[in-house]
Amino acid sequence: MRNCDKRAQSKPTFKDSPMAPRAASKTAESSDKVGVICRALRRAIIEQALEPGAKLPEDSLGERFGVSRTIARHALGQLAAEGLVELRRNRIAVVATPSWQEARDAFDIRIELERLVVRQLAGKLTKSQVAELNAHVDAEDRARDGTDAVSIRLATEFHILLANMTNSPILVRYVSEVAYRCCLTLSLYSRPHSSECAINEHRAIIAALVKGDEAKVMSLMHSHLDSVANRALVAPAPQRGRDLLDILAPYAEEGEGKRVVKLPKVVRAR
Amino acid sequence: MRNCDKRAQSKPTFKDSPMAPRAASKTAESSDKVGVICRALRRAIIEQALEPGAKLPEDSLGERFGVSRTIARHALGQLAAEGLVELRRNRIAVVATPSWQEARDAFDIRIELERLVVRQLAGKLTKSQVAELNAHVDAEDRARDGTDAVSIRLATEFHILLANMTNSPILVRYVSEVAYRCCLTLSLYSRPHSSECAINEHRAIIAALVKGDEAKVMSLMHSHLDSVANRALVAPAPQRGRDLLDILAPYAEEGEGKRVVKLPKVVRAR
DNA sequence: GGCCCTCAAACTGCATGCAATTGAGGCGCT
DNA sequence: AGCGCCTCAATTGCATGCAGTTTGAGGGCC
Repeated sequence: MRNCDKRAQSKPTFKDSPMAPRAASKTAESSDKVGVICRALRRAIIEQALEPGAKLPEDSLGERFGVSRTIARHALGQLAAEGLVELRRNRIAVVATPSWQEARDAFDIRIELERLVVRQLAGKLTKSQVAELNAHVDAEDRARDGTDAVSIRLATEFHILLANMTNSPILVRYVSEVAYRCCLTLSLYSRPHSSECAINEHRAIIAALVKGDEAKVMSLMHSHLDSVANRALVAPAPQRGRDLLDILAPYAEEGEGKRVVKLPKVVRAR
Repeated sequence: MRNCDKRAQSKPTFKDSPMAPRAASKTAESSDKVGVICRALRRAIIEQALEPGAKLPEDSLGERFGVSRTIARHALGQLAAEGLVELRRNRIAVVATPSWQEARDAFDIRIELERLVVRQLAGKLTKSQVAELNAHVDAEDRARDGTDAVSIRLATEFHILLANMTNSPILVRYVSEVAYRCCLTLSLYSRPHSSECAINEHRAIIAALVKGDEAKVMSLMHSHLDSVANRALVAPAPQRGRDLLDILAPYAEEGEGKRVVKLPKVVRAR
């Protein structure tokens, strides 16, 4: 029961990532302790050390990070606001388990946001920024031999790195959030880890950005994300050992096969 | 010094708004107490009872809402995550004061998100949904005689109501957040309250939605939001009595009139 | 008169303690 | 053996208390 926290931190890579400065400038988490926990948990989730549904008891967290429950609780609140964690009253917090439809929605939003990113960036990158991007993709390349976890994280961080270059804190925040959510999704629905997020597509995007072709880079980004989504979300088949009640939920109701009409929250809340 | 909280709640309209059910289904705030505070403060901010820069001391808040600082603090954390509140370590929290550039960025994002909303909704609204929308716009109409505060709130809530109809929690969340931020912005930069958010444009959007013309409704929404933004953000002229240090900031630096290159955080953080 | 220094009040950061809720195992009953 | 009830450990919800930091106001000094 209190196993999850161990994996949360003691796992592998816990030193600063190239992304670290980003998070530091963010919203509420600059308060240090809370921020540390948030970043660690995000990282653990993104690297799939923490699977969807994993329990996150406040005191285990606090103990693990050397803070009181109060702080751990606050951190969980932040992560819940980002949609990475589910908080049910009087119940242990768990890593969020987005439904298939939510996953699809997240990708739709992500596509729009990231199109905005590259639109703003097209032709406006400095030399050092281009170098930074290339270095990152090189790192992705190198990580192909390593664990999937690192690959996934690097792929996601590429997109966040891009967003960062817009210098728009709001855009950075939303892109990061939605990217994390998509990551979470991937770990739920794309078992064989089909992706690697297509390193070549990343390179193509950089090239188009440098060239300054707005339309081109927007469509590249669009199809890139679309293919990532499709590789993962081909069919709404969330058959995964856990939480069989969720699996059964669709069969409890009969009608409404429509796309927009999602099954009412009630069913899942049961 | 402890005046802000009084206005936060004792002011006017504190009963449930037609939006209330939305917020209840949201992220972490279902924990009741925290949620109540968040909603109240959001409301106060959106109705400009709380101006940007207004102080929000934890204990005043707690006292006012009959909870301990712990809870007030948690609520502030949530609002900070949404960008409505600024949290500086060891300092009193204040209502956020977005820079002109941030405001512009927020509107850009909002445009994309709301285009997505109407794209998903075009031609798919049920009769009762259309009725609900019309009723809301009627309410906006009626509120023209009332205070600006209510008009602004209703105008914003129209957009949130639309987002709600997509049944995509993520989209709802982002649209709400960014709409609130834009509202905040409006209260900063558009003094004479030039807008009313164009009730007729709202009607036009509903009509196009019913007709199901995707392209049309997307462009309508785009120009609608664009005009709202432009009415407010014509010039980066944040001359407002408060915080004259912020006003002086641009004059402290000489160069960099570029658009993407924003003045580094340092200047404002001073 | 203006400036700086000092100090106390105000406020935040955080831990801890207590009450309430949950859910899981154990016990008895059938 | 199966079923349900009951009790208790685990856990959350929340308030309070203490320590450290910021603020701003008064007083002394130039």
